[in-house]
Amino acid sequence: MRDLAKAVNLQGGSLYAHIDSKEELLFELVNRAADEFLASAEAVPVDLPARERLARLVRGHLEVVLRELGSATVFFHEWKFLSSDLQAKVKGLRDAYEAHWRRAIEDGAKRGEFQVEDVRVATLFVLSALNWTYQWYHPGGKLNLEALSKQYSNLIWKALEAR
Amino acid sequence: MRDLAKAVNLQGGSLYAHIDSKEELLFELVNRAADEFLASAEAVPVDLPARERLARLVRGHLEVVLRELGSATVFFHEWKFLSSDLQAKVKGLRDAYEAHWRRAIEDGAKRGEFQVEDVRVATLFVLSALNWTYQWYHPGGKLNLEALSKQYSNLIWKALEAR
DNA sequence: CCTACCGATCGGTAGG
DNA sequence: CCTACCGATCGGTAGG
Repeated sequence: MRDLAKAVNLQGGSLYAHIDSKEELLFELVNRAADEFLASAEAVPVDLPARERLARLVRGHLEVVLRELGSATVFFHEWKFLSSDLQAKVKGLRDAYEAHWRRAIEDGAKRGEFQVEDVRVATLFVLSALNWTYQWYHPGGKLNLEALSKQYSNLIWKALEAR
Repeated sequence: MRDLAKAVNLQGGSLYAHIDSKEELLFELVNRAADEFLASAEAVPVDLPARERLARLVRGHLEVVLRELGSATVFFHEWKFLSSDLQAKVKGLRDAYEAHWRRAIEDGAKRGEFQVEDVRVATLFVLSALNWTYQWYHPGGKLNLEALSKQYSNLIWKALEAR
């Protein structure tokens, strides 16, 4: 908390003129991150061909992760340390977000574009690959958002496609 | 450290009769985990067909993650807090491990079994999907190591295969 | 928003 | 391996 105070040019305790507790601050950050993921998925029209819909979800997800690498790291690592009722709120957003992905894959399967053994496992597989990006991505390298989204979309299309 | 001491029926400070520092203990755990991943990859023959080779890498990786969910979590989250020279040792093992995956995918591409735009990105994609498993897997559910390995291998085969 | 402080806990140690 | 302790740091607060 002292480091955070220093980062905004305040004395140690002065942060508490603005917030009630460390946990409130953590929740604010985590909740905001979860919200951005959800908003990016809600912006994707559901009547697109499944391939295009998935490509937009992929790009939205990676955009949030790459734009907020620091927040994403805190989000992924620290949400488990919230009290159980704050955790539940975050879980609600996360579940709503995952549902967008599950429905996109399900719809693709119904349309005959995709074919998967288990929609839940396929959804977890795809989201796992995307989430982990925060661990290895270095901004400013030659692999930008465009290039990464395109390659990941391709790999995911192939993994899910009906043959 | 007091919690750890209690867990092995010692008083707070008595742990230090066995270890030198908290960091040494963390390194021990992280290094061991990295070693187990590497050992599981080294056990896979390199002269198998690429598909089979990859399936064994997948199963080995998931076996380590599922068998040591707790250690895997600490490994993935906490290795960044080691001093830079201990970090470097862990990075060495991790790089050697990733090289096994990269070579397996490269060889598959050379044999014509696989076709990928960028081997590095494809390797990161696959390892990302596998690593994240520690976040959602619940032991004792209906999805056991066998079933998960099979489904993940299938998704990965499809993502990488030449068409 | 600062000064000055609180009790609790941290990693670790001396001496037995 | 325990007892008893160290200085540093933690999240947070009272009073201005």
